Amino acid sequence: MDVTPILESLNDAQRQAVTAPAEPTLVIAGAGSGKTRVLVHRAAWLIDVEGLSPQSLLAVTFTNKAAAEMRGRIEGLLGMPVGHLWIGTFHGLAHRLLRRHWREANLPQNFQIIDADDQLRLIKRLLKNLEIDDSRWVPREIQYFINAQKDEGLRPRHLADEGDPNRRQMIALYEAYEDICQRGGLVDFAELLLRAHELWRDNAELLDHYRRRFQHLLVDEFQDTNAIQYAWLRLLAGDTGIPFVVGDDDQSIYRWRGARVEHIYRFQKDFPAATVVKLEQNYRSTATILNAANAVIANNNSRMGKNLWTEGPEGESIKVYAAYNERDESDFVIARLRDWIDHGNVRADAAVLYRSNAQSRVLEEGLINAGIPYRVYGGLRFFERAEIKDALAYLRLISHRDDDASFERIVNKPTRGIGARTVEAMRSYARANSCSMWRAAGALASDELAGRAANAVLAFINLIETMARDIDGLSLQEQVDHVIHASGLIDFFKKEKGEKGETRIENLLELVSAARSFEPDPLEEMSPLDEFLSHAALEAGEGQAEAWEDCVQLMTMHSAKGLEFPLVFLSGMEDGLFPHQRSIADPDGLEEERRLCYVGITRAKQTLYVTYAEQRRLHGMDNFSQPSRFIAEIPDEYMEEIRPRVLVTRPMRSPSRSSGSTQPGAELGIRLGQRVRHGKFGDGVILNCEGQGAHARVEVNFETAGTKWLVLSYANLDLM
DNA sequence: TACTATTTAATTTTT
DNA sequence: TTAAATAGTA
Repeated sequence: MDVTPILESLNDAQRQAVTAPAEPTLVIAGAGSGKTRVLVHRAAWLIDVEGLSPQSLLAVTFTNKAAAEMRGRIEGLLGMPVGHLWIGTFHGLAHRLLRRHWREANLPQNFQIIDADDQLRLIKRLLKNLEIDDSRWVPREIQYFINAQKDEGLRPRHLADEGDPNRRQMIALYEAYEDICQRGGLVDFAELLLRAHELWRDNAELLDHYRRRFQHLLVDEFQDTNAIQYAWLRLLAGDTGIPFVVGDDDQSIYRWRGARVEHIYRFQKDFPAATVVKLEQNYRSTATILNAANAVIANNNSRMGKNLWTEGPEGESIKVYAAYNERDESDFVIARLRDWIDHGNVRADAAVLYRSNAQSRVLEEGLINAGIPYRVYGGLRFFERAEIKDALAYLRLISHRDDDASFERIVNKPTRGIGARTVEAMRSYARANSCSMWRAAGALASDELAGRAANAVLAFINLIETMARDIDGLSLQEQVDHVIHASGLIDFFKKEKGEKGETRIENLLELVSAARSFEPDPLEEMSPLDEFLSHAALEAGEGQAEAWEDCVQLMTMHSAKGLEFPLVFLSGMEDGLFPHQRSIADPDGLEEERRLCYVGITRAKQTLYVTYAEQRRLHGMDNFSQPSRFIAEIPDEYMEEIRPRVLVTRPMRSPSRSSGSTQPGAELGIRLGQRVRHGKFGDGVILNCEGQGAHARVEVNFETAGTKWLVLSYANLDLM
């Protein structure tokens, strides 16, 4: 057996991990240390060298993208397809199990997956039904509560109210929510995991079967596992399964979503014989960047401890820029991007990172003005768009009449005369008879409802039944195509004025082509339509996937995890923004922010800029802020301060205050000796000036108020 | 039922 | 500031 292809190109630590004996192994993999590579090579090693069947491996990731990449790379390394190798996300694998064993899991065969948006709607409806005040019981908080419990593996019956009426109500709502889901055959994301866990826990034979099958469990991003995911893995491993987990405690940034770094320590307790391998050699960044990252993260107390190093060059120092305000910050970033592009670099190699999405706005305005193409990560994904969800709701209702979430979504969309009163009547009927909305609609239409409403409801029932009949036997693509037309959705959006309606229709047509290229699994018992619906829920598709144009990348530091760029800007590095105000007081929260900063720094391969604004407009108010404490944690020797060039007695552009395009005719000359008028300070004479653009400041000698330095962009001076 | 005024709140996000 | 949700009006 020639093991060269699997082992060459690996460093000692990587090789140690890849060739580790068949025992529990924990790999602590620093940023850029070849984490995925180790996982991929481990799988190839087990199959190719240890001679294991691909069937006996289970590989788990958090995102579909990571799963697809891992599969591709393993197949590339082995030089053969490994169809029977189970690689997927926790949710994807759980889903697979539940589809296979729906009976044991106490689910209807055609259960539907609901996303966070559906879940929230369901909760809102539940509150309405129970006539509970949704300002006192905020739907979002209830949703958070329910998901948090499920993430911990807790059912309502496991929870005690602890004498707290607030909590008692929450638990009651959790229970009511569960009833609705169970009745409608609806499964939310957390439920997938919880059910899959219970499925094994309560079915010794099943568990035994899977334990026998999966001897090796490969887990990516282990620091991001939540309690139920860990429990699921632990259960599957039993005493015989061999977990090989890879993670980085310093990159744990999803605690608020239930992720627990502690699982790394727990792992060592649960598997005392585990081999621990640390990957500290970094292949991404310059030594300067790594040193800075190491120094920052060293301020955290709870960590396993590791130090990134590189054989590569020292690299350039980290540039820090103190801007006057967010506008100036954006101007600075854009000027640097201009340089970068003008030097023949690829725009897509540059990324501007920020802590919160709202910060992209100023940058976007600037980039548009400068004519630099960019792409903002995040935002609505394809299958999350309203019109797509509408179409899917029709399909779901056709496939599963008791799906109340879908029913409510489209019962009056397009408007067909089924108003709030009628829907309300159906709800109360459904509640009183504990049946679905669909049944309620049928019952009410035949007796209780008034003529007009009854007709409308009958027409709706008829519409769904007719569509169900008409699409029977059609291909998936034809089914989708038929439904978007027959439902009236296309006509509905046609009437919507402006570009919006057009885009919606384009998206609906795109849904048809998504259905065309969808390949159902022939082994699956589900109908292709149900399979497609599950796929849509489980894989929301690309975000703003602007064609393949070469664009500057804008994203939050969270979404930058796992990516790398030659040129990186960390913007908005101010206390209150980053670390975020809401995390500052809590030590654990602060440590998580610091890990996020560590993630941000380690995205940069060559050049890193850190920028902050001394004054920032937040929620319409100007705030003064201090540079982020994380900047102070970077040793001075790795940093270089960039100061604005000081230019005196040059005619300058008057800054444009208003947003949007550059103001034409804004080229007012400001010269020494120029008389000006200020709203508060009155008349005066310009004595001195410095800086450029939004930076520019002038010294004015006011007749009554004395001499003052003013930032031109804020002073709003009138020339006299 | 659709449009408009008013109120309210404002991290991070994959599945 | 602004975006979304709600309440009120035509």
